[in-house]
Order: sequence, then C-alpha cells, then structure tokens
Amino acid sequence: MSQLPKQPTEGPVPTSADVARLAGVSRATVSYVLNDSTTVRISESTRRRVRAAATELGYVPHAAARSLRAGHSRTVLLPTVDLPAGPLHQHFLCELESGLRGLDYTVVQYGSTGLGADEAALAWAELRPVAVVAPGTIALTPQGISTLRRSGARAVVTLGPRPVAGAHALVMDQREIGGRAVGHLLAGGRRRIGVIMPEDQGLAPYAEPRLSGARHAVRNHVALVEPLPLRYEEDSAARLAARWRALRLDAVFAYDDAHAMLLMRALQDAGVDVPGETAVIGADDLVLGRLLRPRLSTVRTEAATAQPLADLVDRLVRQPGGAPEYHDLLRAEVVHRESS
Amino acid sequence: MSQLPKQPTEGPVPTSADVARLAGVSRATVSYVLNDSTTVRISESTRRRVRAAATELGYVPHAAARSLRAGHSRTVLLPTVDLPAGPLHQHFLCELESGLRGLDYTVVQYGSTGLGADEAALAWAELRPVAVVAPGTIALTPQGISTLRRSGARAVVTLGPRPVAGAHALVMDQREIGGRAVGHLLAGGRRRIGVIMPEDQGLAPYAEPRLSGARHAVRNHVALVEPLPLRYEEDSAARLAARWRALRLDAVFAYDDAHAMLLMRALQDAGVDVPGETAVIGADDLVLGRLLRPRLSTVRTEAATAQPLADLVDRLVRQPGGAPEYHDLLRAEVVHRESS
DNA sequence: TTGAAAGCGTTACCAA
DNA sequence: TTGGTAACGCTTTCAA
Repeated sequence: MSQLPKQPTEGPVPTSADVARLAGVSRATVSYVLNDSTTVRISESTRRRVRAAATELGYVPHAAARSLRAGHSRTVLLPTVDLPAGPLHQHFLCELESGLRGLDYTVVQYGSTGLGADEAALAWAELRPVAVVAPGTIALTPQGISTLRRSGARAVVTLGPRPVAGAHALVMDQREIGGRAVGHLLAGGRRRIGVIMPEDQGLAPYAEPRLSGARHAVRNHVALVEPLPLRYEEDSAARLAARWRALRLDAVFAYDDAHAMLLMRALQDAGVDVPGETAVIGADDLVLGRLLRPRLSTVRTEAATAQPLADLVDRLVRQPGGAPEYHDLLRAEVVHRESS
Repeated sequence: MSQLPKQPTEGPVPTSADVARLAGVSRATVSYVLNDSTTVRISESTRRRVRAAATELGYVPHAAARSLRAGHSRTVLLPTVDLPAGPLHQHFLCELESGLRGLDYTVVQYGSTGLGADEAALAWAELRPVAVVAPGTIALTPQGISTLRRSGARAVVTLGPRPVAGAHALVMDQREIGGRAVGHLLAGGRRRIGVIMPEDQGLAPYAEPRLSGARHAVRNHVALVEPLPLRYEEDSAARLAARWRALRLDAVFAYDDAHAMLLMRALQDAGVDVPGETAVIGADDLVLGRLLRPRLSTVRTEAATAQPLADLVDRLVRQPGGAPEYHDLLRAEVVHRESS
C-alpha cells in the first residue's frame, strides 16, 4: 500500500495563511474563496489558485477558530450514558443525528458516565454547544440548566421517560406501555397482575413509569398490581417461578420481551401453564418473542420519527425563550399473540 | 420549581475578562487562579476574590479558545455509525471512553452515518482531534488517514473486524469466532456445515471474516462449508428450513445466537431434529439462548478490557510515529450445550 | 478585486 | 505577587 507520502507526523498543520502565501494572495481572499462568499467578487483565476494551494497543502479549516471568531457554534451536544436502554432509543438517536446534520448542525455525543449532574453540565458548557439534547437518564438539575443557558446554549431539551423542570422535554412516556399491557390483561379477565421490575442498573427510570402506568390502568377495576423484582438471570427467574403459585397471580406484565421470555420459560419449567394459569405479556415486539410457544404477546412501541425533534431544536435555537414545551413521542399498541 | 433566576437567555456569556473586572485583577491573574498554576504565587485573598467573582458570574472556560491558544486539543474522536454491531461493542466503547477520560482526554463521538470515507475524514479533521479511534465499519482510506495526520492527529487507530492499511489497528478478529464454531462442529463428527450469512445491512464486515474463519477450520478435513444467506425474519428462516433436507447439511453455524434461535425454531417447525439431524451453534452467549430446548450451543466472545486500548492511544499521542501496530482483542471459546 | 487590521477567549512570557 | 501583551486561526469590515 502507499505509505504516507513524506512527513508521517512532522510539520505544523497548514493554516489559511499558508494557503494565502502559496497562492500569493491575502488570508482574506482565501477565506472568501473557501467559503464561497457571495458578498465579494473574486476572479476565477484567483479562485483556482487558492483552491489548488489549499489542496496541495491539505488545508483543513480549524473548527474551533472559526466558531471562536463567529461567536457561536452550531454544535448540538448529545450526552450519552452507558446503558443504551433499548434499540428504540438507539435508532432514534441515529435518526435525530442525521436530521440535525441535515439542518447544518454538528452533532457531538459526549460520554458522561459517572459524572454528577452539575459536574456534567459544566463539562458540557465548556464546549459552548448551541443546544443540548440530554437523555433523561442523565440527571439535569435546574442549576445545571442554568449553567448551560448562561454559557450560550439556546436550547436545552431532555429526552427520556420523564420531563425535567425548566427544560423543554421530549418524553417517551413509559406509562403508556404499562397501561396498554395491563389494560389488555384486564380485558382478558385477569385481575391479579404481576409487574416485573428489573433490578439491573439503569432500567429503573423506565421500569417505574411502566409500573405507574399499570397501576393507573387498574384504578377503576377490582384488580391488583404486584411489583415483582427480577434480575435478568435464569436463577432469579427460577426463584420467582418457584414461589409463583403462592403469589396467586393470574397474569404478568414482564417489563419487556427479554424478561418475558426469561420468566415464561421459568414458569413453564415450574409447571405453570401459560396462558391458562398465568398470562404473560412483554414489550418491544422482538422477533425472538414470536419463536416461543406459546408465542409471546407484547406491546409494540413505536417512537415517532426524530425529524420533529430536530425541527424543534432548530426552532428553539432560532427563537429561544418561551415556556418549556412538552411533547410525548411514544405510541404503544398491544400485539396479541398466544401467551395472554 | 425555581424557574431560571433572571435572564433566561439574555446577556453575553461571561468571559475571563468579566471575571477579572469584577475581581479587580487582570485576566492573567484569573487564568492563574482558575488553572491552579504552580509557576506563580498568588495571594490567598486574591484567589478568593477571583473564585468568588467566577462563581457569581457563572463563568465557564471556553474550551475552543483554550485549545486554540494551546495549539492542541485533548479531544479523542470516536466516529460512530448506525449499527452498533452488538452489545460487545457497545460495552467496549463505554469502557474505552471512561479509560480515556481517566487519562484526561475529552472523548467525543461524532456521528458519521452516510458520509463517504474522505468526506468523513475531512469533517473529523476540522475538529483537530489529537487522536481518532474509528470503528472498522467506517471506511478509512490511506488518503483519509493522511488528512487526519496532517491536521494534527497524533494517533489514528481503527477498531473492528479488519485492519486498515496505514493506521494502527485494534482488531476483533471475527475469524476466530467462525473457526471455533466450526472446529467444535467438526469435533462432533459433522462434515457438511452451513454458515449463516445475515443479509441485513452492516453485518457483512462481521459475517465475512466469520465465514472465512469457518473455511479455514475445515482446510485439513474432508468437510464442506456452505454459506447460507438469511434475513432476520421468520419468513426468511422458514424458506431456508423448507429446503433444508435438500441441502443435506448436518450442522450450521448461525452467525450469532439471535439468528441461531430464529433458524432453530424454523428447523424444528419443519420437522428437522436438532441436534440429531442438524447441529446448531450460535455466538454471543445470549441469556435467551439458554431458554430454548434444546439449549443453544454458542461461541462466547470476550473482548479484552478497553483499558489497554486507552493506554495505547495515550502512548501513541505522546510518542507518535513508529510502525502501525496490530492488536487482536478477541478471545472466543465454545460453550457446549444441547443443540450441537 | 484585493489587502490590512481588528477581534473572538485563552494562556504564557516578560516586565514591574 | 501581579499586569501588560502577544499569539493561536479564522472571518469580516473597511479602505485601497
């Protein structure tokens, strides 16, 4: 293969001044040409000379210097955490990113695992983003929001299961999921309903609202909702299954399909008939859920496309201020199969 | 809740000059105090005044200005793509990130979906990262590497299934996985071995090396390896299962556990006995694989911890140059259960 | 059509 | 112990 031409790592990084020197023009002219400035007329021959010089030197503009001069950046900061919290989120973030890039923003994900709320806000503020879209699993205090605003962020939006005071919020209201699942179970005549609460770190912000949606769904029924802690391991499921009959439940909403599959297998191994004795429903509509026997009922969640969020961010950047907005992005519907 | 104190979005962002003015000192002094500079002695009273002023104004240093002045950044750029290519990768990236943060780097993920190879390299170069760790699924040409180096990147490392010419490479050699799986099947007396090739976009860079590892494993045997395209859908699996007997295979390495589960179910529905007639093995050691009957055999992959990579990046940054290094990070071992 | 110069927010050198 | 000043790379206004 062709190795690196000459200096593998030597030499200073070429600047626009170097380009100007090589092309025999001033730095201003270089800037005009390279940015296709319309406010000035530059002769075609000069343009060619400048472009040729830039190419020859391998000139790449310095984003920091540019935004320093401009007084503002077009960086949208997307803090990230360890736990991706599902493929839904993952896909949504990618969509959001290309949406924002389409609006000419530079999207930057900034890992913030292990940072405290205000600590993180300070780190973000140093980057002077024009907007911050923070997953709700990252703590964001009014204090932190204030820090960001003072550092020039024109839009601060949270994105997650819950709104945060003082910021615009895009909520994926997980309560809807629990509500749909339990509503379905009620409609099937079930009255004693377990709700799996994963003990794994980071899922609580999702599990809690699902439970509260479940509770809300039974409010007008003579029915009971019972939270059931579960770790995502065979042993944990087996232990739960062993005491299942003592719980006297006739249905369970298993948080998601993965937990549902784990639990359903454990129940079957313990001799509990599904759905006869206990109905099981998950959430996420995984392909694998269709492979079980009985086939797993589920709540299919469908995030709205990310484009509206990208547009919202853009709108907030252009016209900051205004009362915090609150949008619910989640649509949920039950897919009834055989396990319920 | 306490709303934002006064100016929700008004007023310019406070600079060190503002802090200096308020504290009644010079900008230099502010810098000394806030950076705990050891080269100068500043009186305790001045320190307090400066810190108080900074807090009062909500001063946050401007990272871009700082690195412009410093002439270099401590940004490590981590380009990302849509397809996370598995939980292994996901976890590894998080680990890498905290490792680098521990070494005082600022890790920034930069979404590069839909960008061409050199286009992407240009975009990255504008950010003047001191190092780039690029997933191998992102094209990185010698040209692009050269662009990055000329823009000041002191370390360019690829991370993925294959090395890239001209850059240091951390390889998770997927061939190992295919090799282990097929070696296991051979040891079990199987001779006509199918290898599932997922047709889903983005998996090819992983599937190809797994296949080639499989091929390599049979080189000294009188045995056959047959690539089998499969989409991750029930229909696709059913169609493959329908013509299974015509293929006359006695084993299949199913790319990963998810595809294995899909295929195994389809085979069973088509009346094919597993493992009697056909052995099945996956990869990834998913919890769910243990729930099937027969329990799914699998290849457990175990990435090395990310700390060595963080250390490598740090070393390259401090001492650039030197021949491209090549590290293999993947360890794979067969977990023999019931399906093979 | 082009160039000179100012200034964005920092830090580091040198002088006071 | 502190302050003035220059410089990092870029854009843009004003003047030639």
